Amino acid sequence: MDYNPIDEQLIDAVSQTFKALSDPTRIKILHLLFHKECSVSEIADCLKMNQSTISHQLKYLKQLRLVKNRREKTMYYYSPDDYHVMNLLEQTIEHSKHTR
Amino acid sequence: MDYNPIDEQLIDAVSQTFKALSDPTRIKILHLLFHKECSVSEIADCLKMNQSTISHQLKYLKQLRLVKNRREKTMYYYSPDDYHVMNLLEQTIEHSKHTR
DNA sequence: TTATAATATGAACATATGATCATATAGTAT
DNA sequence: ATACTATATGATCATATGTTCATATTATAA
Repeated sequence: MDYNPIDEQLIDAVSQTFKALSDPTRIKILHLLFHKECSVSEIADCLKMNQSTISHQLKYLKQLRLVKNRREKTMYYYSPDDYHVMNLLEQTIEHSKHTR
Repeated sequence: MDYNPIDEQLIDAVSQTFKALSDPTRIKILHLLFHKECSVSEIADCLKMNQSTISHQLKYLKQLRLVKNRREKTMYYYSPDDYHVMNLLEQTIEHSKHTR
């Protein structure tokens, strides 16, 4: 396999994906959603963080299409929407567990 | 598989790894080293960036043990030092290629 | 020793980022 | 219509981040 001077757009896409996974709060949210669809307040309760903080991060994740939501009455239920990225995250979590 | 309220240290380790891969310059450096061991000035030339910028980022990567170096005369040759992280990167690059 | 080459480092700066506060929005129930 | 509940949003602020400039360091060659 040879070195391929890499496309700038490709680099940006890759870095964007990793950046999404580089923040502790976003990791916690995604990891939680990996196990269970949750409303915003459920996430906030579970992680013991502000509703606003969670909401901002969910918006960020939704813009990148890493999560999706559905409405039920006044609640929004969020769940993962990118299989590959969730795989990347869970794979890395498992690896880190066994590395330390 | 149940939800496991996740260890804070583990989260930090995971986010640290992803953060390392979230910067375009670091991605370019690692991807280049994946194909070929390089000196600092070779990297700078190849990426058309300042020697100082490259040096700073190499220091960052070395602290995380993602790269290692060896000296030859006045030159330092860098190469990857973390198989798992390089795998993560190349896997994601390939995936992004086929996704867009 | 002196000059040169390659790399490392520290300070400074502009920009990006994440959390918080206050408030807006929208749906539901009374 | 009014009150209530859940969520979204905008502004602000402190901190983190990446690059650049200037300079230091270290080894080599003359």
